[in-house]
Amino acid sequence: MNAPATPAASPVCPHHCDACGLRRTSAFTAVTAEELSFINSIRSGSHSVQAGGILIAEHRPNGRLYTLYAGWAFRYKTLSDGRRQILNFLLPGDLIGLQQEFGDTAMHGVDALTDCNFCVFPTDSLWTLFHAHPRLGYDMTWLAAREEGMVDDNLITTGRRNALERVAMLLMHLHRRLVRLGMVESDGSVLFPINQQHIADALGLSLVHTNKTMRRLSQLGLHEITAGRLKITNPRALGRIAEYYETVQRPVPLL
Amino acid sequence: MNAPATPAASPVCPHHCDACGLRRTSAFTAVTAEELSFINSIRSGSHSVQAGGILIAEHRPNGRLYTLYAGWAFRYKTLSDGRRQILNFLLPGDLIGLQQEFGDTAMHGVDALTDCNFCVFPTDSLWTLFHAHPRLGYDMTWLAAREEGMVDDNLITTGRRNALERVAMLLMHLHRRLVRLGMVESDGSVLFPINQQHIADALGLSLVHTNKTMRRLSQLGLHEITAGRLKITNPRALGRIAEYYETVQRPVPLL
DNA sequence: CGTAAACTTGACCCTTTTCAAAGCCCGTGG
DNA sequence: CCACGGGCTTTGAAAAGGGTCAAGTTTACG
Repeated sequence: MNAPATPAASPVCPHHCDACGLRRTSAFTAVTAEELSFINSIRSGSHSVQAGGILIAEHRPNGRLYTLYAGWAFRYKTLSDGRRQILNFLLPGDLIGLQQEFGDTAMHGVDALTDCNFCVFPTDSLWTLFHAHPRLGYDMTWLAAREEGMVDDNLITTGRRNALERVAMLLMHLHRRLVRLGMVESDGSVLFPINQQHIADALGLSLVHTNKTMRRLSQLGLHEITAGRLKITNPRALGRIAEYYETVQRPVPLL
Repeated sequence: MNAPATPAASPVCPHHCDACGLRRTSAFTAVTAEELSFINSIRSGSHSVQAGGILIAEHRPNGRLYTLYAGWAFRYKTLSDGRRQILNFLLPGDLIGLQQEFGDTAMHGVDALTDCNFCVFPTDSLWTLFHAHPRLGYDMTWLAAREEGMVDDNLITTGRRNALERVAMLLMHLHRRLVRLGMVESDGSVLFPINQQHIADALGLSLVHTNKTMRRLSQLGLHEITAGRLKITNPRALGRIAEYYETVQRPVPLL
């Protein structure tokens, strides 16, 4: 009973993309057999990182491209005195490393929150991809734009929402993403492997204030977090506080 | 004397991209003659917006793609009670509307700060572009990733920097971008058509506190803003406060 | 069963917000 | 030429939201 609610049946990406557990999900756009075999051909392997480990070190440019196959990770930047800002959380299917590839601006770290498995694509594969399969190239741009959209959302959250609204927003947002991936139990609860420090760092709050705010929210009966699982008890109220709007859940490209 | 320091000689984009004033700048990557004529062929025209006018209304999906040819604009989101967050400022050469094209997440508005002129590309032109010129498709992804990088930077600024650091960061960042575009006078001053409310909205601060902070900075002799022009009087000190790092100024793609 | 990590709580302080009101710069119109 | 009005900048004072410090308390786990 209580089967692990992961989109990917196995925690490690299979040898051939034909057997990709993620793609079976309805969350991702369909690809042709030819596209799939092309993707398989440029994939250079898979890579695992333990919970707490780092996939990409901050400030250290990294030429590879990854797709998160299983697990949770996050992207972040830090200031010299240790202040950390989490830019966004990464869930299965997310593409990682486009920024690095292009170097110019942001340089960020990526750490694993749980044991993670990544599909690895070598540096120059992107280039090949654009030439061989324009449609997939289009998808890459889509993914980049989509991730920017998430950061945009985060920015208005940290910039203009108060603590209560921020936490509400984060909970709603993560919950919705997990549901989209089917990573939800029948009771509506989802795995929630992040601690209050992560939440604080994602929302631009202090640890203490994050704690007090979450306490408030849970005592109002809006959510509960137990044993590493999050359950949103009153989505309407939480959504109202966060000013969170459901958006249509279109399938998303997967590399 | 005192010729307008714009990368584009004319404030309106010419009829044929051959004559594009932006491209003459060293700030942008070179394209082949064939690529240029292709870009010209998909461009559906140009569009002007007066200072203060809106190019894209928030929440209203818009299928077109624009390149800002001349002027300043900004991207923003608002909450229902009017709180506004500026996501980033747009300068000549910036591509606008990728997000909209893909719909999923962010929906933001774009307003003109000065009189602006945009090159317009119809909805489906992106698709054509990826097929006809994979290299340009690659460039689009680059641009998307680069813009995300800017939002990332903004996010750590609003999330983790204090008021003084935030303002310092914004000034350094905008100044650097303008220098890159050659939009700088010999005395090092740049056009600065934004008011303190814009700065407050970009940094997640209140108007009053923004004012007091900028006052402090200018009284320390780090910068001065007069007659709509910004001059950074002490870049070292300002950069140190902001923890701002110069990055290499690679040429950037231009659509 | 013991230790470390993560979560809670209370008290106090400080950065930032809010409110309120002047002052300034400029274009318009009498 | 000067009064008037509107947008933007400045200032002061008071209030508040959130940060920091310093313990506790629980939970996870070896």
